[in-house]
Amino acid sequence: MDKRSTKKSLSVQTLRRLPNYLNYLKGLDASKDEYISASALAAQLRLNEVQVRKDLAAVSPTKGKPRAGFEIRQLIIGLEEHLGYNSIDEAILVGAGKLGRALLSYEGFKNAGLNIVAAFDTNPDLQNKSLDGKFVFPLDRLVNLSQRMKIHIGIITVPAEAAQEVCDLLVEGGVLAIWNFAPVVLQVPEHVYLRNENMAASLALISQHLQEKFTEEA
Amino acid sequence: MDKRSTKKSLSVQTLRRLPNYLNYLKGLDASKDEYISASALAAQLRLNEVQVRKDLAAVSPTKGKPRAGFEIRQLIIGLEEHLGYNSIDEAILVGAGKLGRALLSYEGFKNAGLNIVAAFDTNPDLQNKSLDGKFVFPLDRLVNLSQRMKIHIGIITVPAEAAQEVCDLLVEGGVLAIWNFAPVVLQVPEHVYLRNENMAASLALISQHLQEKFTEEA
DNA sequence: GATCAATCAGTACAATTGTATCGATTGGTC
DNA sequence: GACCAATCGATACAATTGTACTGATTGATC
Repeated sequence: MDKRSTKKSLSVQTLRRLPNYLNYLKGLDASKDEYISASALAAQLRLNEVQVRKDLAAVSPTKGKPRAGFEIRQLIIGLEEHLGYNSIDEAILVGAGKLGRALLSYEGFKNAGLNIVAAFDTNPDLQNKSLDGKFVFPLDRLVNLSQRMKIHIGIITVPAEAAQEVCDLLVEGGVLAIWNFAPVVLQVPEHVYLRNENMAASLALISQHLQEKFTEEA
Repeated sequence: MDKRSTKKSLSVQTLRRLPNYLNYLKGLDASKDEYISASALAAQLRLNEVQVRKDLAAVSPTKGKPRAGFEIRQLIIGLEEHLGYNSIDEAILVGAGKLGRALLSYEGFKNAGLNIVAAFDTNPDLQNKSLDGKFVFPLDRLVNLSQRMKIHIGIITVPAEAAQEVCDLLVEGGVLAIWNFAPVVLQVPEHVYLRNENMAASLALISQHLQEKFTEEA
């Protein structure tokens, strides 16, 4: 099979692990080791060894060498390819509040193929100047600019009340995916991919874990 | 083997969905309807109907009435209980940068049972004054304060380079769970629960979806 | 170059999760 | 009061995911 354009659709769970592999591998001293074993990776990331090996086998363009492991550089290439980090996606962000600004300057995105090209906000004090390196436009420019720049991703970091309205604007602006940080359920057309970043869900997992721990001890 | 196989432990996936139910239900006009059907909820949240019914059956203190649905108020009570929103957990946050500040003022936490009682930062300009309602201490006070206040949760919002160091301090301070927003793999002792908030993972899912869409059309 | 240890690769299996289907229950309507 | 439609509850089934095991391959060591 063609290895470059094969979009072997990986499972969602696998895909969630890939950024961690990539992250860790990039953090290694490149001059130190040329190979890394699935076992070592699993130990470092606290994952099941076989699982890691399967994941690596799925994304690595080259096979792993017994006794040595996988070639780190090839792994990185494979990971980035499967993660779509090569084809940079351009995004616009709506809501230059604290969370919005945090995302605008979030380190992780630089390497992840996401390029936030502009921000939007209703607050006149923030408009028409740069914030964290991104220019902030008034909201009424959104649809026009988005269409002209052929933006694919819209990021929503506005308060819950305004989220649906912003969402509609983004859809009108022609985005294909919406990354929603507001704690509301948004309604989008069928063809638009909606991804909710739900802090509360993570918090729930932590919370349950602590509760279980306490009831356990009691 | 499985040490936390307790009574009513819901699956991780279920637990992830619960905040969404709660969120939606709270957003409803309480005076409008007293009951809601699993079908209606499923349609609104774009989930499978049976799945929603199962989830609701698991968390609702009362049974659902055929033809009517589940009693909304009871559902909310049940959800909050399972999510641990009643037993408020106290947390400290390290790293009062943009992301840290975003979390300090995040609306959602108020209702989610998480109380961030203090923040820490190495930057002297931020220290010893309030930021978004939370007092910012120098980092060297962390261990002492954490121990004395018996804090359970530590939130890390520092740059990647400093994350492990902060993590160690939190562990020394006796926290039981760490919520890590830095894009690195942290090493923690066995008894500490580590939860990584991985923005890049979500991004990967969006990215893949877009890529699939494009290759599909081509 | 023979042996050994570490690692990869493939298969089989178990657990979890999501989906479909069927009967049971209830409130509204005539 | 009998019927109908909507919904719940339970069971069974399919798909996915995680784990265990066995054999094959390779590099290092002597």
